[in-house]
Amino acid sequence: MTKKTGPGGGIDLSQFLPYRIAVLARSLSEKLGAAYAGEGLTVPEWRVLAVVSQESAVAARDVVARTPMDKMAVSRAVASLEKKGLVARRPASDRRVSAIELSQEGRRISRRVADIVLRFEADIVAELTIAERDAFLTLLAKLENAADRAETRRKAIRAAE
Amino acid sequence: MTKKTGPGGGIDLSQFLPYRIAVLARSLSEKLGAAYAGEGLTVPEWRVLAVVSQESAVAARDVVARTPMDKMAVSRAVASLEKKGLVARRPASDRRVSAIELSQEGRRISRRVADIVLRFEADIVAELTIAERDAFLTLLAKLENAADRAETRRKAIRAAE
DNA sequence: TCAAAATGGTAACATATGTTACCAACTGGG
DNA sequence: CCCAGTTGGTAACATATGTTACCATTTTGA
Repeated sequence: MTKKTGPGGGIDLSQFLPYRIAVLARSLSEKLGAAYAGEGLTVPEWRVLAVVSQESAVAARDVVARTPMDKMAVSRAVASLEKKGLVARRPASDRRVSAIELSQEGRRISRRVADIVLRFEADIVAELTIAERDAFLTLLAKLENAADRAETRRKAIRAAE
Repeated sequence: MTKKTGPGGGIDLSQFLPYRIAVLARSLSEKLGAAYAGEGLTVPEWRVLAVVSQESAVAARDVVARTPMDKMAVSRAVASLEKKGLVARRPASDRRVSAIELSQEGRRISRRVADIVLRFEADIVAELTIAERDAFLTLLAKLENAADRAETRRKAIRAAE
């Protein structure tokens, strides 16, 4: 077992898995953000564009369901995309929701950013073998589930106390 | 090769590696944060504690070097830890820096949080085999390097344009 | 030796994110 | 039908994070 505690009895962050993942995630998202900074999009905005570009017209709640953003984050991203003229909101039959769809310009930007980020990813993934990439994705999924279960267990324990 | 583009020509986030990593990272950090929320620490504060508890006395710049926080983030975290009485700052020979060290209470909290987060990690890692865990850590390191190289290349290309 | 550059840190701002509470529109059981 | 509960979304706040500029020190090198 790898050493995780140091002289002071503390924890060695560099050996700590959630921390390592957080660091990698931040580094990737910074670099990726820099890659498409020229298009003037924030990360939440880009996520909304990505979801909408997949399905032509969606409600905000669908974006919430497909991304790790809460409804407030989505609401803000959509509002600012609308102000930039990249999406439009049309009333739907259920009058609580509006259908979000891409404008021409939105489609254009969305395609360009998709090119950029896919190129970036390809560039990174190129350093892994196919087997490594598959293994990594599998492990990611496993960890997602493991985290959910761990959380559930922790809550159960606290509730029982 | 896995399909990454959908009908609208957009990108399928669920197949996009940096996105998947970002989602996992957020999920882990949320759950982990919840696990030690009772101790009243933020993530940056906990990171500072972790680093300081490893080395008895460090300068803020050391924390910057060992974590993905910039100096402003560290400055704030240290200030608030000091206000809570968990660390103290003592003047050092180089009068630009102060040595940060744990108080008694700081040591206590730090140990408790270390217990909590290590338990959480163990709980998650338990769902992987040793081989899987090692493979994952190796791939993480590989991706970190790959991201750095990709970023360097991208900058070089832009500069040449 | 002493001015220019570098370093450690913080203040003061701007922006982004999370939180709570709320409203308007829908739904489902009596 | 109708009202208690749910759902989609937003406003208005609080907090957190990023940015720029700055000061005091220290280091460097002509």
